[in-house]
Amino acid sequence: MNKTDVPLIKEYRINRQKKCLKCIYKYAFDRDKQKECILSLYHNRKERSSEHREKSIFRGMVIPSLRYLGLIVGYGDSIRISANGKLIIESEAMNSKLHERVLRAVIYEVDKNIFHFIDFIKGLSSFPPREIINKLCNKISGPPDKQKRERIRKFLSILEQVKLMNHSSQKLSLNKKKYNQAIKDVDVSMKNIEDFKKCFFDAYFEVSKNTAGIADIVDIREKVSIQMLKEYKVIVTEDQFDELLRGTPFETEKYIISLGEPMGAEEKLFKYKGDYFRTLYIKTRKMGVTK
DNA sequence: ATTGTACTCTGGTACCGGCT
DNA sequence: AGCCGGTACCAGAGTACAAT
Repeated sequence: MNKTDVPLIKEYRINRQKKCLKCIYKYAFDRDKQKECILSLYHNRKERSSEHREKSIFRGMVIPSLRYLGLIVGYGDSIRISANGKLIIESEAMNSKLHERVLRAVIYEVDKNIFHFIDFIKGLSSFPPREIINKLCNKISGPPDKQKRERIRKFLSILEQVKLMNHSSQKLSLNKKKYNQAIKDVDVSMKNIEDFKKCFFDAYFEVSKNTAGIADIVDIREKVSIQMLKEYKVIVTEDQFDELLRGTPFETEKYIISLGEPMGAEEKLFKYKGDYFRTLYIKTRKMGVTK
């Protein structure tokens, strides 16, 4: 089994993450306001110079944590909430059960893409946390042991906070029920393709309205996931969006979808047949587009 | 020079098993 | 049961350095 490297999610408390995310959302593209809003969540104990707080809390802690979790995109002045981040914030205002499922789905995918803890833990029965940490410690490479353990602890805590894992009577174990639910929630074969297509075309036409038909896929993702959530109460994360889009025919007698390549290094590109794309263009062949 | 990441350090708490 | 020392945890603060 090849060893992987895992990042440190320094701000690992989900409630705090959500508050920070709201700051990012509220003040999109305004770095100073975002910073001010986030720093206000951390009560200064000994009135450190604000420069230091900026460095260690905002820049050194909150931003990297949210980025690793895929909840924000962009750098510098263009930091903003991602579709997954928005899914979390929007669902919170809707219904707590749905919100919990969204959190689990998003975190489950972070684990699937980066940490790979769940697959490992799935095979084990319940263990004291320390044993699990030791086992995981051998699985990952990179920094000194102490650091590795800290990283493992923090992500395990996140898994626990979203209830993918149980922590009872000194033992850690996978929460099978919630886990199975998460699997279902991220399974694209459970989604209604027609609903997705309708959302997709609606989002495309809205996003490309003023841009000569060219739409950023990042923007469509966001619109579609929020639309699916609000209208159909269905969870479509960014990963799922991509999978659903890949499963959609790109050429029919009604329309042709073509993809545009990125100009530089960019985040959250859409992977299609081995290449990465940033924009999308739809040419319709007949009057209107049916769903 | 600014921004982002990796890592270390710190002073305080919480929790542990063993000893008397 | 009460204390004792060790270890882990906590919430940042700070530093070094890489990337752009």
